[in-house]
Amino acid sequence: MSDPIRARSPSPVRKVAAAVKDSKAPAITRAAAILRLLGRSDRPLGVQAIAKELGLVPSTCLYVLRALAEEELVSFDPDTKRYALEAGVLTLARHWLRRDPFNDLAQPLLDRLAQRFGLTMLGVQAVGLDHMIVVAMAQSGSGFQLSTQVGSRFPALISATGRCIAAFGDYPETVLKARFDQLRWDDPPAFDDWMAQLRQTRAQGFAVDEGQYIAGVTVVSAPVWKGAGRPVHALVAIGIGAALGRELGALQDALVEAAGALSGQLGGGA
Amino acid sequence: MSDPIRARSPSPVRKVAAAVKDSKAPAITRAAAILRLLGRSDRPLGVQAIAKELGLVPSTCLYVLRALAEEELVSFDPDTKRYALEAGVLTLARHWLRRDPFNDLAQPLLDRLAQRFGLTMLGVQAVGLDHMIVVAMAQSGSGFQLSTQVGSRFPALISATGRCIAAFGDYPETVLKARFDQLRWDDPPAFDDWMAQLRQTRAQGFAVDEGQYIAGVTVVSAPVWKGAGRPVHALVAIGIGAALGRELGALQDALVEAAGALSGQLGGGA
DNA sequence: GAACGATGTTCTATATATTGAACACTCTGC
DNA sequence: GCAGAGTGTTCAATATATAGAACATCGTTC
Repeated sequence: MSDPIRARSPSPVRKVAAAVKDSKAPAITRAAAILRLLGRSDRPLGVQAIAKELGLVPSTCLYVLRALAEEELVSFDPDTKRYALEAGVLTLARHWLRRDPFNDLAQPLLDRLAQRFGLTMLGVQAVGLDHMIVVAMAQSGSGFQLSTQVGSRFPALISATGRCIAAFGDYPETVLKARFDQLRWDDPPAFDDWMAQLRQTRAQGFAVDEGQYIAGVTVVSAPVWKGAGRPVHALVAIGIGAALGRELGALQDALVEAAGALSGQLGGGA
Repeated sequence: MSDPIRARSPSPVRKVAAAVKDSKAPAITRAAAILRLLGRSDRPLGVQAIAKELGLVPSTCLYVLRALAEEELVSFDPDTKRYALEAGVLTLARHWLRRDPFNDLAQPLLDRLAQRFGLTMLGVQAVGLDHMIVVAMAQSGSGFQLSTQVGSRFPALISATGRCIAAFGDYPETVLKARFDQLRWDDPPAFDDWMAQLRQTRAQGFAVDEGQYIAGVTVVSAPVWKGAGRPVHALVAIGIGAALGRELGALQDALVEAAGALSGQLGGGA
């Protein structure tokens, strides 16, 4: 019987093994790998399955699992001897959300824009140049919608938001190029074109992606500053390109205005 | 200058130290303590502050933090050398939510009930007899509301939901007594009265708390079964007691019906 | 502007977490 | 009903993560 986890993730074994070696606190690297594995899996896993998948020693794996269970980050079913993610991770996430004023302040803005334009709005946070994470979402609730979930991850430089991150991040071109080459688009722009779009993004204060990341889908993104330096957040609008049509201009204006207001509240600003 | 963290949590040092000693993977215990500390704190913390607060050795603390930062569970600001929770915890939480069908299935029911009765509805999961966690929430959006957040924790046996957990959990009375004695109520019931209420809860299939946990607030809770054994989930309605009035009967019926339907979908049932 | 205090970081000996084999235990198939 | 494979778990030797002191670096104060 084929294992869906192994099928999906090419080789976590190598990665984990390498990371464990370098770290001065390898138990934590192992623990994180286990948490992620349990997150990917749609059913609870046993010690051996986890150890095999991650290339860990079963006994070590057991100790780590017990420690995680003690911390209520992992649940343990004594009958089946299977482990799964536990609700403790949710508590951590709640604290994280509460800690960052962006999340609270962005939500009402997203709600209003989603309602007004009848599309899906996201609040996004960049994590370096690796990826960005959806931290807030609002949907209009009527008609067909494109849907994501809070907590979803995307490559940092993809789509309209990626252009914002690149445009206002002041990164060396060589660094951008390296990341850019790893991106997957439905309709990939050439690097030179993309660099030109970055200049335009800087000039107009927002970025647009018309069907390049996902065919038929238009994404508009405006950066939000929390302080000086590069922006880490962005407000994002996602809609079916055809349905947007005439409203695109108004949406852009509204988005930039909202992002500007938010930057002001957060003490950021150009 | 007084430290808000120390003021709030009596002595994490002892707890962490004890837990670290027993564990076969102490790094994980430390890591979890750090994550929770960073969660509690409303500003980023430095190595020394964290180490002092938790009674850890600074160098060890540093290694743990670096490992956590590597896993993107903790963010590090190279300028200020401060650490804080990172968005990775949110990704874990998303996986946890997705993994449990209760969360997806409960939401529409909660939305409908919140709308119909104009109050706050919760989906709750019990974690043993220690505490329960809010995993889903719906609010009617009109008028004054009692508010909690997804991820919030409560003692397992408190209020109406606590009665459900105790009533259907089949725990020895001595165990219940020990936990019961630690609870804080606005208007604490006597243990014997409480035991009688458990019998009633078993008989009628739901529990009510009228101002005992929080003065003036009525809580109704109905258990949800995912399989055989004790229920781990519950649907909860929270409203201002006075405002509920006549509707209480209808609310109880609707809640029990929703919880029953949900149990059916989840493959549980009495 | 020098001395101080506090903070973050590196370094090395040692207590100990990890390993891998041995031990129970359950389930399966014959 | 018994062998066998698989699982979870314990146990003792050793590789290594950790503790504590030394070092580096910053911001403050006199």
